[in-house]
Amino acid sequence: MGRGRAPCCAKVGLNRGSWTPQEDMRLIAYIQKHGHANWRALPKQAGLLRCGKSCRLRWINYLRPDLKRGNFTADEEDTIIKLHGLLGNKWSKIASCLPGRTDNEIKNVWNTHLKKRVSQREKPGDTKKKGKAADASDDADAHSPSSSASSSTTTAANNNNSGDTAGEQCGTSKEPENVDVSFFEQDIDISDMLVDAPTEAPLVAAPMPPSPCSSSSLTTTTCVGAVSDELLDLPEIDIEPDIWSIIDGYGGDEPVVSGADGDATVPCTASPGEEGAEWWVENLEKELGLSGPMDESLAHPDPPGQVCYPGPLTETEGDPVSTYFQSGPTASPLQEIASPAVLS
DNA sequence: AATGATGCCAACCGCCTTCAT
DNA sequence: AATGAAGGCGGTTGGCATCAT
Repeated sequence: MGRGRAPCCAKVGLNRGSWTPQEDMRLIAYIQKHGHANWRALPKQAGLLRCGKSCRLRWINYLRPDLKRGNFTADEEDTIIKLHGLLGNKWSKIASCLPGRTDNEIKNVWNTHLKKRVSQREKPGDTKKKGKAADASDDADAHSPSSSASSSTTTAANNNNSGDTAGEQCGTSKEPENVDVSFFEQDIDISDMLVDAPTEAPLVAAPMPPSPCSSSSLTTTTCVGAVSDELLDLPEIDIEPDIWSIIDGYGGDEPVVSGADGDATVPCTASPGEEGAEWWVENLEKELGLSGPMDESLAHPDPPGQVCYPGPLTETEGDPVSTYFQSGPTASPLQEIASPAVLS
């Protein structure tokens, strides 16, 4: 109470648009070391000219180590379709049932692929305009009152408070008429999907409906870090290219590892100071070469045309960050970004 | 080969909810 | 209980990539 309000995203002087590799590196380095207990303070402490929201989004949607990358599997797509039928555009809830996938990603997949697929299933005889025109019209549908599936769900989702239930949401919207109802009426025990929360551990004792699934795999794991008010004194870093594939490995081929609590294991889950966390941090620092010396002469600007960043990620090689560093294994953009001069 | 149309996706915006004081 | 800060969510948009003509 009573403090002057400082807008979350004071836009003055902040960077916008695509993230540069340097910014990514800085964000990763900071979060791996200190966690993200306070998004608003994070950019300042990490020396990023971004608003906290932007950092959060970037981390959640792109940089998190437990992100599963690559195309959606058929199973995942089916799951999305089913869950969308029940939940509507509750992307975060849907995402919580798909470890390693983000709400944004799911939303995009739905809007670009699945929506069409579902509507085609719904009306197989309906000759839609072919190709891109059809897609455009789909998009237009989403905004038109007489729209089909997506617009209905959109409306429903928009008008529903977050506390709604899946059933209610489906029931209150016109959505079912746009999706293959029978599809959803098969013996899918959606509750299993929605409540895959650990049986032994009550998910949350929060007043709000808990995230359908163990949500921390997608919602940010609050990493309690001893975050000072001062700018982070990032160490000079000499990163091995492989570290990014190692980090990626947390999501990797395997579905995100479920810990005892059923959550995706996020390295920074443990608070710094705990043994496990320390081990992790130390290990990571080693991998990152955080404790190693730096070769300043190897710092380099982005190789023109080489860094398509961000871009589609495939395993190790496709990882843009890896790619970025593979151009010069010992090159260290972090060196630049972590230098005190820049940090101040 | 050039140009325009469309697809895709990362990022932004604004609102809502929750938490802290 | 009231107020404000911060986080979270869903919708939308901008820009690049790809495809079709």
